[in-house]
Amino acid sequence: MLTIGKLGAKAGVKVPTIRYYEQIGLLPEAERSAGNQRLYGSKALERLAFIRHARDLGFTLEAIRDLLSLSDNPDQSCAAADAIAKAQLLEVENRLARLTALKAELERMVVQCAGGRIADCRVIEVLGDHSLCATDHLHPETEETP
Amino acid sequence: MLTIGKLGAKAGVKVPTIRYYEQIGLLPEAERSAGNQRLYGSKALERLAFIRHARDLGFTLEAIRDLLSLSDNPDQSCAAADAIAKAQLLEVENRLARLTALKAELERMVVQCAGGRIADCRVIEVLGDHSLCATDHLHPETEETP
DNA sequence: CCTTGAAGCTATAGTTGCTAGAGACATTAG
DNA sequence: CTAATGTCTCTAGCAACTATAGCTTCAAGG
Ligand SMILES: [Zn+2]
Ligand SMILES: [Zn+2]
Ligand SMILES: [Zn+2]
Ligand SMILES: [Zn+2]
Repeated sequence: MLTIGKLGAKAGVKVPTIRYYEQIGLLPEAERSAGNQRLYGSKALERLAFIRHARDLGFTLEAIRDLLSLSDNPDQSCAAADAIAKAQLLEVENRLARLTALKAELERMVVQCAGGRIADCRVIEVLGDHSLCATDHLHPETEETP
Repeated sequence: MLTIGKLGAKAGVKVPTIRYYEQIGLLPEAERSAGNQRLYGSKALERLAFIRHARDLGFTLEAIRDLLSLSDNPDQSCAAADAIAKAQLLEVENRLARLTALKAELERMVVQCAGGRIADCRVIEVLGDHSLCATDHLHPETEETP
């Protein structure tokens, strides 16, 4: 049985984060020692590692909640899990496209500045006027399709 | 003179966001009409467009605050502004690298799943075990160097 | 056995960048 | 003039934690 500190160290998750996950129901309520301290077994470690890994891959806690409940009944079809992963892939691809445009625009800005006074600074100038940009680099929320 | 709604429409910023920017001191307190409604001139529009554009390029409000105060005295050197832009570029490059790794990993997961039961789902399996991943795709906060 | 320090407990508030709602006042179109 | 928008302030909420305060429990050393 692990204390919360040891569990956090093994899973690479900070202690308050573990308590937070329990609070929002992502982890079940832990067993308690005689002195009211949380105790965890290997199942909890696996579950926490799953959460941590999914977070590292950018899944939201809501998606992780669904993935966990799917993984809790292993005989069902995995179509729902695959759909969540595919949605996450799409999301990542969108952000990637956007970030790529941002990077190009920031590079242009930085390179074009000759480094004199603010009045002549290309960085300030471009920030004030999007028509000086080469790409669209739209804000994502601007392009919703309801 | 523009009302807050017109200003928002021209700058592509929602009305509550404008009030929020004023509240946190990013925009100066607006003039008021006889009936206590905010009124804006072209200077406010420029400033708001600057903020919006910088946000679209991923700058934080803190960075934008600094950029605005720099752009308010045009005779200074632009080194500080350029430094902020370069830092932002670095940040974007880091996120880009991370997202690229994520995308590769998600693609692997999705492609490898044959689509049967949860018990055999590659998505669930990989989420539970990072050693099945081909890349590191670390979480950024994990690699701090204090 | 006692003490000290680390680790754990709860509960609350703060972070970032907004967004949503309630309830009241202002403006404008018909 | 009335009805429909628009605007006002204030408060609370979102994700996903992080930090603080003030307490209790535990493990090790003397
Ligand atoms: Zn410059
Ligand atoms: Zn632009
Ligand atoms: Zn599958
Ligand atoms: Zn992995």
